[in-house]
Amino acid sequence: MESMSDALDSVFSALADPTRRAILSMLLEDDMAVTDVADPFDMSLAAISKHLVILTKAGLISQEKRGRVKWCKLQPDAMRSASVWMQGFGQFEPVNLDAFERFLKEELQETVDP
Amino acid sequence: MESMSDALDSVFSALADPTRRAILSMLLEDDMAVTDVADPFDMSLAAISKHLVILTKAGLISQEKRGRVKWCKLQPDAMRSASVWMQGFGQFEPVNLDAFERFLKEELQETVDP
DNA sequence: CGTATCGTCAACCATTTGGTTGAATAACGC
DNA sequence: GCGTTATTCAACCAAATGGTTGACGATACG
Repeated sequence: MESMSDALDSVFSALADPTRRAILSMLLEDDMAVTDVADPFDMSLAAISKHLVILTKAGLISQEKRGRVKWCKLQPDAMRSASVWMQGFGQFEPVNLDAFERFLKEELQETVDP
Repeated sequence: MESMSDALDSVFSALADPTRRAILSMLLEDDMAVTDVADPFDMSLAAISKHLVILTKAGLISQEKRGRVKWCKLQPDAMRSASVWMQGFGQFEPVNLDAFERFLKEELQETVDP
């Protein structure tokens, strides 16, 4: 069984990598096949496959195989415990979604198009 | 200059270690000297000192030297960007502070008293 | 002054991480 | 059936991480 602390470990360390954060941002749009996830990155498919395993183990995505294609789906609920943990350190401003979209776009640029 | 993505990298990877999360929880109570931070952990002072450097570089704490004692102070604002990033993936329930205190206590137990 | 305390530094070590390649497995399309 | 596409596996590698120890520089105390 996984302790609470282990869950925070795996979620925070999954989120600590810019490639993995970029993948999560992409999946915010829609579910994607592994190959399509890998496409914008300057990195082997095998490397992306490993990142997806890490995201899956952290519970941040799920993967379902249909035919020869494996679909990746965002599971944002896995962020809840981490989010709650952080919220305990302060009340952060209510989310400005417009600002957030600009933020995501910029981060995506930085990551896949350096 | 530090990009947004670098800031998220350093904050999330700082938070990915249970020892460092426990330190932050301790500092929620009050500012502390390095030696006192190190006290509950079964680990050398030098190791804790390194963790504190990582937390400082991430902006999550500040350190001020008065006399021969270096005081550590929580800087929860550094979590804001990371929190906002995560919030973008879903509206997580409003924080239940009682539950959060139980949560922290349990995590602290697991970490310093295994 | 001498000594004890606070904290960091430097060197070292084992393990983990993030990437690579090439081969292997599995499902499609002709 | 056969080539092609989708994905993972295995072996390997360099660099980063998290820890140790012992020496060291500063500050405080008696």
